[in-house]
Amino acid sequence: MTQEALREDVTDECGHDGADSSAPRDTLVQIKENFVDESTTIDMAEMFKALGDPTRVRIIYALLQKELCVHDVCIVLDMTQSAVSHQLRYLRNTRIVKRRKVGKTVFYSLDDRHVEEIFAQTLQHLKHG
Amino acid sequence: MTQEALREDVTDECGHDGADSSAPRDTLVQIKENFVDESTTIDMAEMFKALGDPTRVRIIYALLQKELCVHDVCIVLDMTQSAVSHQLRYLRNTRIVKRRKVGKTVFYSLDDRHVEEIFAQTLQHLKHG
DNA sequence: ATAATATATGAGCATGTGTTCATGTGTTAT
DNA sequence: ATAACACATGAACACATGCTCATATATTAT
Repeated sequence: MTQEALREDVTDECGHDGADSSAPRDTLVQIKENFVDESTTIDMAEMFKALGDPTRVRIIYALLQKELCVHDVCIVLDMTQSAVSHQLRYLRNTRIVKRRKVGKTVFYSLDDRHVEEIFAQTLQHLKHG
Repeated sequence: MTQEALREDVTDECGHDGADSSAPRDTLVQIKENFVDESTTIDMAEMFKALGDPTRVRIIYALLQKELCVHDVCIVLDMTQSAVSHQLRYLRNTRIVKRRKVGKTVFYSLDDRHVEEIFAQTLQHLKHG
């Protein structure tokens, strides 16, 4: 995040004269430049989207307690094997869970220590509200 | 999050004795009961869903740096006023941002200190991957 | 070999989401 | 009063999402 003075031009696509913007133009430009790169922004949104479903939240809560095979997740959540498998694939593609195969059963567990922290922070947010 | 001692029968992991699940039944029941209540699960998912969109992530990044009026958010994100207003309402309903009215302009800012922490954690998750 | 078990996956469908467009509401200026 | 400005919002549309159903793959048992 560079903090230098930037004098780039801001396109006034809004058709306004620019005087009605409450913050000075340079400030807005700087806010724009302080963004993380766009790919990271998209990655963050995809990460949150992966956590943004009740079924997946419940799966993560279960796996926070113990590594589980697919069948056991089905029992804990009381859902069909297909539905659970689809969601586990989603979480796997997002690198939130990992799998370990033993014979014909596949065990799933959390792939990231940060998820627990994120959950804790979010619970605090909900309490405060 | 309570990490109760889940001591149960010795795990006959992948013990495919022709029975249903690999983990003992009582363990699964306990995992089920250790869940936060369902309404909280849903609230968490809704919170993450609110963060799970690139536009809303960018809005939050902007507001992390400075309180902004709607028009300025439009400039920073290069989006229409309607699209921005819709997303701001979404974030307001989720208690992620709050507004402050001054004359005819409305200033938005983050309503929660935890959001910054959640973002930091998520960024770390993405780096590690 | 066949059968049984455990998981994965593509197709289809109902529902949800994010944007645009048009319009509404509230405030300030003339 | 009228006009301009800043923001909010409902409708509509294209697209995404989460489930079910049927089926495929992989491993183990007989």
